[in-house]
Amino acid sequence: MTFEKEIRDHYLHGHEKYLRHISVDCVIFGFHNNELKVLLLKARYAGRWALPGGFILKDEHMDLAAQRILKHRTGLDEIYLRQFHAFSDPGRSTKKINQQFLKNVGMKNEKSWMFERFITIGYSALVDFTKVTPVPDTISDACEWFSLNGVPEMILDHRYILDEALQNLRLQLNFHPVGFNLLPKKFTMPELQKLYETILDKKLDRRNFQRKITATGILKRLNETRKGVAHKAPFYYKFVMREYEKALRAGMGFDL
Amino acid sequence: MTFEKEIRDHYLHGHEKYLRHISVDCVIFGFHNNELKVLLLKARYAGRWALPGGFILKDEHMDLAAQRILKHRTGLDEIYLRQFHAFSDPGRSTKKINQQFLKNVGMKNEKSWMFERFITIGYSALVDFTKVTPVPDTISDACEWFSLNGVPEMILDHRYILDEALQNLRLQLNFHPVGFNLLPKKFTMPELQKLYETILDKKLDRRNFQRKITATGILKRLNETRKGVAHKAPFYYKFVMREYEKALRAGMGFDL
DNA sequence: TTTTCAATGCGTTAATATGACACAATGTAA
DNA sequence: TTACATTGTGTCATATTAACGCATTGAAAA
Repeated sequence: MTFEKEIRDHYLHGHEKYLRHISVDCVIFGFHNNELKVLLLKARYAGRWALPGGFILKDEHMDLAAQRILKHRTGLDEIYLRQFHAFSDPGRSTKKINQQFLKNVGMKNEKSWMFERFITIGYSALVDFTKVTPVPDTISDACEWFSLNGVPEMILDHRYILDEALQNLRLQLNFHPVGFNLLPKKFTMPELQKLYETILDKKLDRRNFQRKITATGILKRLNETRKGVAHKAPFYYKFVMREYEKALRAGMGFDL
Repeated sequence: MTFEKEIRDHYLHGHEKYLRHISVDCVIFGFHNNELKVLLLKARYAGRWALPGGFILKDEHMDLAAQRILKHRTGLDEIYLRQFHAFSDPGRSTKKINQQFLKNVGMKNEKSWMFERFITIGYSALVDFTKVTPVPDTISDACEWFSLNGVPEMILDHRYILDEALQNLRLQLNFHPVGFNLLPKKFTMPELQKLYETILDKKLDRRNFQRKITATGILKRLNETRKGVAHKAPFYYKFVMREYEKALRAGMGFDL
């Protein structure tokens, strides 16, 4: 099927496959070079950037839809993924955006479910940056990581959704150690601290940070240090899932 | 319009007015006699209890839809109301539930948007019990308050939604003073403490509780005491909205 | 009227957690 | 071999919290 035909089919018959009026948008966070990043798509139909999103199959759990979308974009499975808010402004519609695009794919004035109003459920994903190979889909020119202070203009309310996700992440970080999902399996204490400093946007005392984090018991120090740095080699740590879950149930609350 | 005709019309033409596949369900909490209560409807079509819910008008913000539903049930406006989760199990459908009911209103085997799968957005509402007069609607036999440990069997996943709302409320209470929304304008310190003890389900030290709560600065003590109790009369307090909002912005975090 | 008594308002103290900082140790590069 | 940036560990003053004491109050009982 050609690209044009595929798009036409999606616009004209997608509603036979997907639920109407509902979409899922993922804010995919990563951490690299001491910066928090988000993964964005450049949507062909708008010529602007957008959150990776999609629709829910008629017989699919929404969480699975989000997982599916994530898998397509990042190749990753089994990662931290969580809905954080539903966005329901009555004006949420791509009707105006894609007129020119539609002409290009041979759509005239046909009606389409895609022009209707959409309520979107925002999902927040935390991934290991080093494990991701961004994959654009058929209706996207590009798929790239952006630093949070270099985010381009985005379609619709996607910038707002992104900001809400970030705010939510900051809140979460105060009582769930979600930050680990953004790091590789092995990481050093300074790396973990940088992550927290970046997300919370404030400096933390190195020694007090270490004391508090280790006190939670969710870290295990490995008998291995990072080589190749021009100073004392830091230990690697790993994250002990079992203790983490125990801490979660007990209602961990650690201020930093 | 007769009741039967109204229902038929809703089943056959409701989708011209409302968004398909999406509903809103409200978990309305109140506090009375030292117990946390929820407001439930007895749905005629199921003969069982359900959360007060409804649908979203095609051009209506979802939050407004939730407000509208709440207003109908409680008569209240401008109360604490907040979405907390979207429930999206593919099996969420009332198709099986209401066969007998449909026969009674003269529906045979017509198709209806109401039989399709629904994703529902859960809203949590905190209201002043003393201000509410429960109002059943046309498709409900009754509208009543239930104590949390006396909740009857409910349709679909409504019990699960209720439990999630409660869990969410407990979390909220740890860093937002949302409890005030459950009390009358004037309340005593022991009342406030009972509220916290009930929701958090643990005993709190009376003196430490008072110290911490007053330290937040969101309370103002009135020059007025509760009369008619067989012991020392407690002071009334009121809740200072201005200070509350200031505390929220600053990121209040008070452990109890 | 007087006494009783449960509940309230206010205060004290010891244990614990937190923030701020000192210093020795380490591994690469000069 | 030395310099140096950075890490691991420890200390101490201060703030916060938990646990508890005691006098006060006002309706009910005597």
